[in-house]
Amino acid sequence: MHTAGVTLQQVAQQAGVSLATASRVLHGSGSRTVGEELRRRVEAAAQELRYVSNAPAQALARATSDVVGLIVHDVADPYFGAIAAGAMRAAREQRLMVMIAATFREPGLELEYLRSLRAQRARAVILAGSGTADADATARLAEEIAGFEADGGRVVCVGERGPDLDTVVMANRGGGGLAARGLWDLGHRRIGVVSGPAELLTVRHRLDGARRALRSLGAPLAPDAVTVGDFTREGGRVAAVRLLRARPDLTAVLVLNDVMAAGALAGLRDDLGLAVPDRVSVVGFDDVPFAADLRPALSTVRLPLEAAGEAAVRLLLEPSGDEPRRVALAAELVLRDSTATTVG
Amino acid sequence: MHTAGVTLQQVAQQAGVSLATASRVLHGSGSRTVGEELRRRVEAAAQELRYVSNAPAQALARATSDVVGLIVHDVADPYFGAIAAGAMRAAREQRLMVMIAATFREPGLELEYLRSLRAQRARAVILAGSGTADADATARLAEEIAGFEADGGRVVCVGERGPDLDTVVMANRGGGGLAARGLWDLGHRRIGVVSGPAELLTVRHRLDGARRALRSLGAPLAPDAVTVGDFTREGGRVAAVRLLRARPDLTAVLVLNDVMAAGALAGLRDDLGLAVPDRVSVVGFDDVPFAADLRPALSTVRLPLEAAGEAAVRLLLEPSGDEPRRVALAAELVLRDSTATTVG
DNA sequence: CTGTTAGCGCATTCAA
DNA sequence: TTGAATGCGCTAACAG
Repeated sequence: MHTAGVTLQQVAQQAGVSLATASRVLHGSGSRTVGEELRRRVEAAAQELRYVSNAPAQALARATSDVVGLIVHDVADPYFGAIAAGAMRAAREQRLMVMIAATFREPGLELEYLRSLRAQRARAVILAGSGTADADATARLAEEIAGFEADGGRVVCVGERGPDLDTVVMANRGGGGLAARGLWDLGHRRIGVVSGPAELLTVRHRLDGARRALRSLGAPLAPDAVTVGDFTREGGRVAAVRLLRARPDLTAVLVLNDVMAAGALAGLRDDLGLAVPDRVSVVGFDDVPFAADLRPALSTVRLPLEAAGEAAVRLLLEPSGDEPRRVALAAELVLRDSTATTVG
Repeated sequence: MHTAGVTLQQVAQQAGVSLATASRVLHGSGSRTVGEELRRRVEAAAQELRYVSNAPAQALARATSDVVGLIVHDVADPYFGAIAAGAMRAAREQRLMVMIAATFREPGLELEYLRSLRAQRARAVILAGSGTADADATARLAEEIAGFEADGGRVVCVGERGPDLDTVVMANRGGGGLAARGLWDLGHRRIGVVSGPAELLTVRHRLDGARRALRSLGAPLAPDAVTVGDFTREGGRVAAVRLLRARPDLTAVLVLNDVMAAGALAGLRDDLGLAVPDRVSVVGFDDVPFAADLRPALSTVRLPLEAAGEAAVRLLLEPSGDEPRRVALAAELVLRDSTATTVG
């Protein structure tokens, strides 16, 4: 394979210059330290021979590459799709290639892919999935990260993973609070939560934010007002139905991500026959693109997903300082049609 | 950067064996031609030193890599998200890394990324975006593809790009026909089409399929019953509104992708006040995940997106034969709530 | 400004 | 089965 490749050497020969000169012309970093004439000859030769540079060889010689890895749970999930889109847009401006790995939520895979990216000598890795509360997994990951950084690689997290990592944090707690207070302001006093898997830090923070807000409002979240489901549409449907069967008195429910909220909307309507927002108000989380197209249009906590992806790339380009860097991105409550006032 | 990396050489030394032996143990392709004792020693040394292999060096030495490129228009688009998810799942089984490049629909970028992937010595590239009817762009792309293949790389397309490329074709024409006939069977006789950009081959084929079906049914598509919009939600909204203002007599409209259909549904309802499906039936195309969550739930032509991604990866693993290979995937009409019978 | 030279880390002959 | 030697294509001193 890859036998017929034209080499820099051949280009140099054809142009009648040395290998070094050809390298300077074709890959030289801006500092144009090559004469006009030779430069032209090299470019002509490269053109004529259809030269394509060999990135692995460059990576080997330079001990660094133009690849950045992006590890997500699932590319088909709009949440990660948006983050990836932002990251790729920013990467393009820096002429970086993005290598995406999807763990499909298998915990071990994250580690495996990080290792793989490390083998690729990726310049940096963005960890976009939520961290988990599993201490063992976290420790092993931390070790791998340390190794990667020791080799000169950069690691940036989107979402909380640990205090000494550069990270882009979105206001999960803040967003949870925003949603709870929003519902409260609408008059709701019996509010429930459809949560995702408790190991996910993102979920914990969102729930925690809501919990605190409610407590400070004087209406602490009762244990049976919280139910847990898979972080999927189906998980949202099942959990929402379960919650409202157990607590039919609830007038509002906060669902901790939009994909689950889509399922919740379906479940409340089809399985339970409860009108949204007349009988129950629903608030989602993330504001993924399709949220506004659900009926009723989903009220939700908007997170700047694309911006987070961009910020992550920007962060990994800055030289890593002595202090871990953090970029905080705010959340915003978007009220659409799935929420209404209530008299209680 | 990447200075501290442990090398194979060091592992060999620590294990008291030669570089070659260490290489055979750690990277040898199955054929276990190394003695039990030495093997153990090498593995122990690698473990202890936390050795991570250097993929670029391997790529250079063996002149091939474990990277496959995937070029899409937009990762945030659920259509490509699904294809990417399928491809990544299949890639994982083969221990391949997927490098995704997003062109954001800029035509020139596709070429640039293909070139970049070629520079990476990617083992193969999957071209997932629709081809275009622009002869010049197509020719330049063909040239780049030929170069890539000449170097031993494999190229697989998802969607039609040319007769001599290995490709996974989804039934775009067939799906267009299915939709048209489905509407016809529901009693619709005045059917319109909201199309996407005419340069996209995918769009052409879908439209063509619908056109043919309608003609053979004895109700050829009138020129003013077809309108073109951007391949986005907003494009769908605007185009649908325009179409139904121009042809208020239409009782059904086929929208050539689901994202546009979401916009069309919104436009019909909010801008025009037309009830779907009572006044107008709407059929989308693709069956992306959120289609069933739109209200009314979108009737659409289902394409096996994930399967296409998987098929593409499988295709590029088979040795390329003398004849270009083609995998054909069928479409299926899914009737939900956005379509109804009509007497009109 | 340009050329010479010495590796980068690894796979792979070829001998032993 | 194992080891020594060679080169993959390129960059980065260094020397001129």
